[in-house]
Amino acid sequence: MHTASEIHPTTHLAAVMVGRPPCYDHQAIARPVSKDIGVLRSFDRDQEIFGEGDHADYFYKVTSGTVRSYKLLSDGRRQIDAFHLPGDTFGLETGIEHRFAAEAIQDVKLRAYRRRDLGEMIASDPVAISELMLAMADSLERAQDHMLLLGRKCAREKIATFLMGISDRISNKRTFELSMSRTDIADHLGLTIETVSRTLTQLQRENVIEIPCGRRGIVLRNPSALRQMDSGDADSTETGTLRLHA
Amino acid sequence: MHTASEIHPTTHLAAVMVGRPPCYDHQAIARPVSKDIGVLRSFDRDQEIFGEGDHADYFYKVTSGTVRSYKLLSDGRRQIDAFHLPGDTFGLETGIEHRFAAEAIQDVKLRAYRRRDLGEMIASDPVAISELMLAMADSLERAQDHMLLLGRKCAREKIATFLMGISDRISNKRTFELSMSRTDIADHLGLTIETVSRTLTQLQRENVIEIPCGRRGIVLRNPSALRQMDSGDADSTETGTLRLHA
DNA sequence: CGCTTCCTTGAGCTTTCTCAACTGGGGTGG
DNA sequence: CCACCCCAGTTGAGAAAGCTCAAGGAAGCG
Repeated sequence: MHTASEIHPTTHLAAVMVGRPPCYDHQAIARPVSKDIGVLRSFDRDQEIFGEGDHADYFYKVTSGTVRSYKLLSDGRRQIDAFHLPGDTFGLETGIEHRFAAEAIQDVKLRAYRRRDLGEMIASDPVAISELMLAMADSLERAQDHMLLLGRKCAREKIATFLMGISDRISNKRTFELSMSRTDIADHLGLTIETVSRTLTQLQRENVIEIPCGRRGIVLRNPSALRQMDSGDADSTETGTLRLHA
Repeated sequence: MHTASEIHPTTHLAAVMVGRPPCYDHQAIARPVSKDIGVLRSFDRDQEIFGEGDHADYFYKVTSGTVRSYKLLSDGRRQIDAFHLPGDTFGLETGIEHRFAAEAIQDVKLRAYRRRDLGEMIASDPVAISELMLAMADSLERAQDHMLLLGRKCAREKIATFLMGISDRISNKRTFELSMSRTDIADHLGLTIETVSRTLTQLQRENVIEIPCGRRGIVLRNPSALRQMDSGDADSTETGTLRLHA
């Protein structure tokens, strides 16, 4: 139906790369990539979606639930690169193999896209490719922010940043549920489970957060205190703006 | 119904995303992106190329020298995301502003590409866009590996990984020069300068490396010991660390 | 030369980790 | 319906890795 000559497949991509976001809502939850070439798949809690080194035939978009993607060291130490929430795309590779593993944290529904259909998708749907570029750029942006966290923030700041980030992503309410365990949080933030637990308890004692009985819930009692203690980007805090804006 | 069978701008891109590397040498040092739309620019040691928050009008490809890109916290703590060596592309953004800063570590020559020429480049040179995709994917891959390092490796392992990585990238000889200071290394690995220094000294005492008088030089006396102590990826232990594409 | 900058080394300290015990909610089966 | 268990999380005490502060040394440079 789309005539490739009318809407050039690269037009959108060019727009994205040049910084003019195309006029669609790329944040729409669970919006299928392209024309629903994707196949719906379900995974149970703790089920592996793909392993490190697996042939990267598919990439995925989360419909519901939460996915963790991670790398391991030979002795079992784990680093969770990212949590993927509904609407997030993950598993995109340029190589043959997946360079990290992915597992369902909760029961998860995904849309799986066959990578070798990508050529077709690109030709038939100019939006698809820019969406993929944005997904990739988004991963990169998150990774860069996370490197700052891992390399240079203390436990308190890591937890604060994490809580604010999750809060921003899953709701804008002050109350929400963490879909991941303390162990997952620890492996994401480069801490131990004990340090995560102690830090959360400490924040609760200071009335910054509240952890209701269920232990997976979080109530932000003092979000601005949290935001302050994540000691943000030199650039994004008005107080610390020393950079020259050309 | 195929449209034109002339080289379609997205053909290469599709190939890349599907994992079939196009048949050009994208690692060629200082190979200009596209048809030399890029402008040669020089920067002195420690000169800023762009700052965090600057308008992202250009992206760059290193011709000679080394570039550091980094983020800051408001109190001055710094995390160096990556060192960019000749042949590396950096500064690609989908947003309006650069989300990190970049500085020349040594005297540096770059080719600067105006972002708004990208549409033209894509149309005129089908290789350009896949090259950019690969550059982006490469950044992401490095970032993911680096998160594992920052979050889960001890000082020794960090230094070992770093030395092997640099060695692989700049030469395959056992002797090479580090273009960056101890402070830069520390801010890249999430350590202090003292810990970097002590760890290097320790490795020298163990005859794993040698640090000639100039202090910027490195001789790998026992590379396999180094490789072993970087306690690699659970997955790539056998194969060693080889880039996946190409 | 004398100076500055970068690097090294040492001593003591802090944060986070490790190891271990304990708690409490949710499920299970008697 | 209750006793029990199991798991995830919490808490504590001691250990260790890495940090801070401070001083000393070597290279590069005018």
